[in-house]
Amino acid sequence: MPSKTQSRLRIVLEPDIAIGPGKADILEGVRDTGSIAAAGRRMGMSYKRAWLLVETMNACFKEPLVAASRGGKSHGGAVLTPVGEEVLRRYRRMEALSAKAIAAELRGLKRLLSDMSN
Amino acid sequence: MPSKTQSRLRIVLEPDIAIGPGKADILEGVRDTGSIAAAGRRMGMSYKRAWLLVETMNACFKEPLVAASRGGKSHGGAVLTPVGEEVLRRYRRMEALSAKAIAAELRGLKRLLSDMSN
DNA sequence: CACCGATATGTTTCTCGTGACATAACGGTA
DNA sequence: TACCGTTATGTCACGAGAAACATATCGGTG
Repeated sequence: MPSKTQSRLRIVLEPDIAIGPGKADILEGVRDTGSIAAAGRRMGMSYKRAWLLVETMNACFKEPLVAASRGGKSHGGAVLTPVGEEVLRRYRRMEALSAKAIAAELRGLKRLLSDMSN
Repeated sequence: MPSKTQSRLRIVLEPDIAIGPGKADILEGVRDTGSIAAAGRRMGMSYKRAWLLVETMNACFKEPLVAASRGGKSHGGAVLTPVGEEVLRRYRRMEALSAKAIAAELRGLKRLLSDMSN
C-alpha cells in the first residue's frame, strides 16, 4: 500500500475556534444527506456531537452555515445555506492549494521517515 | 488589533503520528536553547511533556532529530542533528508555502466571519 | 564527595472532553 | 391522536491524556 503521509489544514479563526477536516466533513455531509443526524452517522459520530459542531460554526460566522428545520413531510432536516456552501468550497480549495504547494517538500520529508513508517 | 485568523499545517505521517506547530516549536527551541528543558520552559510546557514529544519524533524518523547528552561541563543538553535541522527547515518551509498559497482564499473566508471574530 | 543542572523515567492525581442516555418539541401523515 | 424521524437540549459517568510529583542517573566542578 502507498504511504498514508498527508497534510491537514486547520484554519484558526479565534483561539479555540477553528475549522478543520472534521467540520468541513460535517458541512459536506449535511449537503449530501440533507440532515445533521445522517451526516453524523456517516462519520460514525453521535448526533449530539455533530449538532454541537454545527452550532459552533453557525455562531462564528455572520450568517448560519446550516439551516435546520423540524417536523414536516420530511420529518425535519438541514441544508447548507449559500454561506455554508461558500465556506465549504473555500475550505476544500484551500486544502487542495496547500497540498499542491507543499507536495515537493512533503516528498523530501517522507524520505527521512523510518522504514516502519512507509 | 489585526485579526488572529491564521492557518495551521499538520503533517500526518501515520495515524496518530504527526508533526505540527507544537513539535516544530520544540525543535526550534532545542536549536535555540541547547536543551530540552529550556525549550519546554520557553513554551510553558513541562520538561516531561517536551521530552515525550522529542522521544516520539526521534522514534518515527530513520535517525534521531535531537541528540541529548547528560552530565559534563554543560550539565547535559540537547542539540538538533542534521536530520533534525532538515525536518525543521522543511516543516517551516511547508508552513510558509501553504500560507502563501491560501492567502487569497483566507481573506475571502475572513469576510464571512461574524463581527466578534475580527 | 557533595553539588549542579540537565536527561531519563515511573507513579499518582486530576481534569476535561466525550459518549451514553434521556427527554421534549416540531409538523407533517395514516 | 398516535406515530414518525428529525432537531434541540440537559445530565451524568467514564476514561484518556495531562499535570504534578518523585527519583535515579550522568559527568563534570569546587
